Amino acid sequence: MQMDERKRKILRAIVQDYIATAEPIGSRTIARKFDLGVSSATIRNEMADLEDLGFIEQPYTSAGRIPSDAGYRYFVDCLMDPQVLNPEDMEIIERESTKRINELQEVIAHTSKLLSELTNLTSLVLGPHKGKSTFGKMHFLPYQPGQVIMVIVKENGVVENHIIDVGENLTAEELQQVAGVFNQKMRGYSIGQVKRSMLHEIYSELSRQRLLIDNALDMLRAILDDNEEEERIHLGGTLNMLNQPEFKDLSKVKTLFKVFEENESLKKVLTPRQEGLNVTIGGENTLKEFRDCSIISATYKVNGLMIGAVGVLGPTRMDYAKVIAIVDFMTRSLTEVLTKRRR
Amino acid sequence: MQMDERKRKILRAIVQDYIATAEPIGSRTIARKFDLGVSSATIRNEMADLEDLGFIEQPYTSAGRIPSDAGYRYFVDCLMDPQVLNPEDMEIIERESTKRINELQEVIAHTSKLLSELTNLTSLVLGPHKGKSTFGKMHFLPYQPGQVIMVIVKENGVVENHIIDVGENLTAEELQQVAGVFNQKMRGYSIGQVKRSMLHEIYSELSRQRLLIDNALDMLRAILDDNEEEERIHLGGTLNMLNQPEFKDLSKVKTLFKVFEENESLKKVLTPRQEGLNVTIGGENTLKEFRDCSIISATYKVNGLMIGAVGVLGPTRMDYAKVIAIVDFMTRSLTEVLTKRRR
DNA sequence: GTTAGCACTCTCCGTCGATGAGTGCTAACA
DNA sequence: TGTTAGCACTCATCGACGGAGAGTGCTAAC
Repeated sequence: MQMDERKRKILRAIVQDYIATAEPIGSRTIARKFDLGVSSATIRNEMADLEDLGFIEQPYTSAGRIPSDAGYRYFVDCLMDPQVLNPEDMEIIERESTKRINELQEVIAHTSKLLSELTNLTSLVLGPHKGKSTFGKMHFLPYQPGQVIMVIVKENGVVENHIIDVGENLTAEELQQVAGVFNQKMRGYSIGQVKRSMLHEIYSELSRQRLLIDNALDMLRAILDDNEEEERIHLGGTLNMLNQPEFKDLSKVKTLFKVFEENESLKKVLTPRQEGLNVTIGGENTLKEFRDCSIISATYKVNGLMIGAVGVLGPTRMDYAKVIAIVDFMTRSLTEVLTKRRR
Repeated sequence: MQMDERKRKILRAIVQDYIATAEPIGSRTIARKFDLGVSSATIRNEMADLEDLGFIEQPYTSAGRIPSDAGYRYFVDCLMDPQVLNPEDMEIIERESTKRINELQEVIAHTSKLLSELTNLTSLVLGPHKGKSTFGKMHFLPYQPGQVIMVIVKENGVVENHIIDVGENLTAEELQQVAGVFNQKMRGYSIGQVKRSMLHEIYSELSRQRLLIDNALDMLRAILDDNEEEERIHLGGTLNMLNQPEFKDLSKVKTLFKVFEENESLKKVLTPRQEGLNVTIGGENTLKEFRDCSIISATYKVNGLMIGAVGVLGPTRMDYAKVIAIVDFMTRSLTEVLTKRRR
């Protein structure tokens, strides 16, 4: 059996109506609502075919039909009119993105909030993933008696500062000497690559500043090693899920929110298969808790480099055309903002 | 009418049973479950009195009784056996708090998680509130051509770094000079207190480094001014609420979670009336969304100074004795950890 | 003051039937 | 051959009904 134009029209009608109403739709209603020029009986026959093709299904005998995952997929790939974002939303995004925001972390939080507000769905934003970072440069600054500020510049350009204890009696020259030795020996190495011999050298060159060195190394280990933390995913509008009729069942809400709490799965879900826009529908999801959901995600870039992704999670029954337009525009805008602002 | 010993015993039985089962309890069941040495009829009479006194109420005619807010209050104030935290939980808290955690922010997140896990309720942790911060000291460090790292030490001891643009051609001496002028003029001032005359002086002393100064001031403004952000409240175990039978109604969940999303109200709720432990029961809550909830909170200190609070939110029907023991022990432990570690 | 007994009240839960939306099938029609 | 009208059938939803069970308040006896 083949899809012909009439079948496509009917499938489109079913998907669109179900997206709008969340109710199963029957042949009679289609004939009434959509002007297809044929009677309900004809539509009934076509619907039986569409069901055989796997594009629609019945929740139970003699209820209306609803789109299956395959039906949504066909709709997204072949039937949907690509939609241009409506001007109001476009303006909102542009206005919001011109606000000056300093930290990348804040940009992400802000994006997430905006996205969930525009879509009335849950938004996911994945920040840049850092990977193992390597040591670039170190400075010491005076702080309090017995303590100094250690400023670490990593080779990826990230700067961090931490306060560490030193022996009470170190002079500025001594500090500079320690920094000098570190900078000379360790530049370009991650903490995992630091070898015994290297430490040995550092120790022997700087026998007096044992405490300082130990603390500095401790700190370096913490900074360079567990950058896992930073790669946090940001969620927005989780509550919007509660407004979807498909989640009026509390147990569903529970399993869904459970997933929201553990970042690991979310990261995996959002990590893009490929650059650009991705649509994952229902059962296509690897995560079984999301089998009733669809995810529309897209990657964003900084200076041409893909560094993260933003996405929207909603019930499979979502307004694909609109959400795709929003996510698409959003990532473009984000890319632009970040590229302009970042150094 | 007065409370006598028997009434107290009965009220205690009602509260304890209801805390455990979440079911209204009748006179017969009390007589069977608790060995009070009187018949159900007697208990019935006493229960009528307790209802007149406002300590218990009936959900509807001829259901059992449940404690009213006043009943819980009386229970907490007069009937409850103060409970020592059970050794396992105590050990968990002590073990967890010896883990080395660097940032205060992480300590808070960690505390929140632990607290919600131990109580199976929702935890709230309020970090130190910063107030307007004042400028302490500034350093510049070389970074890239045309950019330097500006390290700001605030007078409250917080250190931050930011990258700022400078004219391409500034020498180390010039940078030091700029820092020197800032340090001299601005120490102890918040950004709001910086007067025109002061800026004028800075500009006239350092006419050449206009760009650097402008950018540095911009950054200072951002750093010193909007510290509102930092005072974030941390929530843990919000999902636990879904397990409480009183929240099997989705609309209740919605209004509750709505509140969780807006920090402002939560801050107000958790901001302690007084030092030490606080129990707020049901309608005593200022927030109407929490009128079915109780909050047990306690303040913690650093070096003798009260800086924040941790709390637990649950349905009014909660195990007050146990939760109070946990919150109490937790804040003590937290105070100890922070006092030991902080400088 | 305490207790046993009893009539009464109210929720909860399962059953039942009416209703209505929707289907599949058949036969008639163009 | 494709389209349509008609019809019997299915199934979820909803309100009504009634029995079961838990609990109460009141009265009278101890």
